[in-house]
Amino acid sequence: MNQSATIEFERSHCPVANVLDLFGDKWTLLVVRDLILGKTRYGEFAQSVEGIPTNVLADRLKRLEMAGVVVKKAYSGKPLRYQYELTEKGKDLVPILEAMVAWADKHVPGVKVFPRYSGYNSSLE
Amino acid sequence: MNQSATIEFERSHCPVANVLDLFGDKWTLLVVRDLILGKTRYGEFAQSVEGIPTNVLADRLKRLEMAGVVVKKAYSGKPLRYQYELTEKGKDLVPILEAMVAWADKHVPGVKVFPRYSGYNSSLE
DNA sequence: TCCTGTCACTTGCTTTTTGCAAGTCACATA
DNA sequence: TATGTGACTTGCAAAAAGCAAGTGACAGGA
Repeated sequence: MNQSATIEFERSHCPVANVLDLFGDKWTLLVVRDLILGKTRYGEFAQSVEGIPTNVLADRLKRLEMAGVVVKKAYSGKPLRYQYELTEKGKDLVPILEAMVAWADKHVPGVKVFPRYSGYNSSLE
Repeated sequence: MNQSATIEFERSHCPVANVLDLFGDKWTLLVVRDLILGKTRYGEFAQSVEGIPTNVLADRLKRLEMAGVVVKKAYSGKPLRYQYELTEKGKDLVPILEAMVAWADKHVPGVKVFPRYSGYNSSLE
């Protein structure tokens, strides 16, 4: 809805700052995690254990789409229904998530990696 | 100030969710970045280009300290002054930041990695 | 002694973002 | 006709962020 060029470098040219401008909140990377785990539909994201508020979910999906991290496709036409998929840009976030999993494994006792029910090439554990 | 055990697993046992509970906002990892780059003092963090509000900075340093990611030490006693340092737990965040830098390098055109003026073993580029 | 400055914050207040519950709309099924 | 499902939207209270200004301990200089 906005031209994407003007949104960039809101804060600085630092790569970390730019990643945080896109993903620096409590929910966005959890939606990405769900996509990596194989979830594709709004209702599936909404059902995840963390309990994302539905308005926040709708907002995050919109932002991820505008950022080119996911694509929204209709998978049914009669009752119009959508599904979301990671783009290559989105799949390239896997190493970030993996680094987080590694850190938590080492420093947050008791965490449990979720089983995945669809596969991307990288392992995420 | 609080017992740290009760704060954990606010949302789920997912490692990603737990990392986001600690670092899931626009500022915390920027402070960690500055620490990795060699900054140690409150005033130095406050001067970074992104312009973190001072109240937010004070809050983030407190949280990072409570999480065991940084330690606060007095480096002067006559005018009482403090400096902050990453613990091992904090230094272990470097791979997460590196993964972010790699993603931004590939997907956000024009980002520039900051030069570092003090060194940890990992490269961060 | 008085004045100015630095460092490390804190306070007050406005704006923005979250979180929660409920509502909507297009269809499907019984 | 009545109920249900999927994908959202709306309204509103509560929490967090952003901004400017203030504070307190001390240092150095006139």
